[in-house]
Amino acid sequence: MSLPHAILTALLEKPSSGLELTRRFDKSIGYFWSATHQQIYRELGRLEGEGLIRALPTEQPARGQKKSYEVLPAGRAELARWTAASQDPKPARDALLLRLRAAAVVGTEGIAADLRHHLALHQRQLAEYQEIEERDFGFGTDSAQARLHHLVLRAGIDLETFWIQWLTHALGEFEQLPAESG
Amino acid sequence: MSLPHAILTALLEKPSSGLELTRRFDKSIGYFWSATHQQIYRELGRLEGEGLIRALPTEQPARGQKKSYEVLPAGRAELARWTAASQDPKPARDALLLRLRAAAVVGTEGIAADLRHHLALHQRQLAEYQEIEERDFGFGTDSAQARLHHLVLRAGIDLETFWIQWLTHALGEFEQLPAESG
DNA sequence: GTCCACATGTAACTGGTTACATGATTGG
DNA sequence: CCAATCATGTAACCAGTTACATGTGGAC
Repeated sequence: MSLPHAILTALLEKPSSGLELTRRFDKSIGYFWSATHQQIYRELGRLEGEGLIRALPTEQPARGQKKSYEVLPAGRAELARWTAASQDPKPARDALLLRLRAAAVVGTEGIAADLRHHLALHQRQLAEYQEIEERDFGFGTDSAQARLHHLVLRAGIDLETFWIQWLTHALGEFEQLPAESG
Repeated sequence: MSLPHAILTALLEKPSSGLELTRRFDKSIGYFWSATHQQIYRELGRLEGEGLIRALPTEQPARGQKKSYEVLPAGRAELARWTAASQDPKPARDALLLRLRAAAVVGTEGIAADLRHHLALHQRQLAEYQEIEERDFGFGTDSAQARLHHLVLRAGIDLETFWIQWLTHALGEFEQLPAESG
């Protein structure tokens, strides 16, 4: 049950319409909790129904008309409750590692090319994170908020760095492997 | 669509019953693709219906009676097709990082305790991986299969190491933070 | 004979994905 | 007026989760 809380967080940071939220979920919050516009509109409807957010009354509500939302006190309380509550980590699911395991049985054809593809994606993502770090945290950051945001960004940077290292290592191993290994 | 392929891989490694698969998904394959017994039974039924696996005829099929499956040629072909096909990585979803972001808005109460909890879990998982590495790959490994398995295990080890480092760093930051930062 | 562990399932629900529908606004 | 873009939505589907049901076989 994380999407509603991701939306509450985003709306507290800045009241927005559905499409604006969608764009922000394509970066920033979306870096570690992605969502499509369909999910977001559905969830906005639910949150409004539960009285956790409300549509800003300034705009007329109609299809094709922009509709912005803000968080109500009950919404902030719910987010605080969720944030403070302990949660067990979700079991991991990584299709690439699964494919390597499958490749050990049915052969490694096609895998190396995809490792290179993933490597390129992770390198691009890392570059994007580093740009953000330089722009937003290049000077000494002191506010508690900035520190927390920097901490999250650091996780992203280190995670991408891990993948780049591992993929590079894996590609090295593949060069030593016989062409077909099923 | 990874679960059926995870099951095909597991069954090719060793023909098994539903419960045996469930146990193997609690470790090994389950380290990077978890599944419950309900999912597994449902998927075994589908795979059998599609002619990709079949029940071993040695046991009578009844509720409460063990029923083992093996992969048919069509199943192996499907797994090979899936393994060779390029796939885009799934968008990331990490509730803990999302909570940190929320904590920047509504306060950090309860978070430090959970970071310590996660740290303990990751340390335990790392120890488990390292034990496996010593047991299965301590000596020089040369078969292509062993190398691929080792590669996957390495990803697990490095990933846990990353989390332990980041969580340790995060806890250090928290000690410097004011008690309430919302 | 009763309890427990083993083993296989069913049903209902929730969250995420894919495909499509509808209306408003703006530039040519 | 037409196409493109902005913006909000609906519907159907699929995968994963949670709760529960049913039957077997062995230990006591």
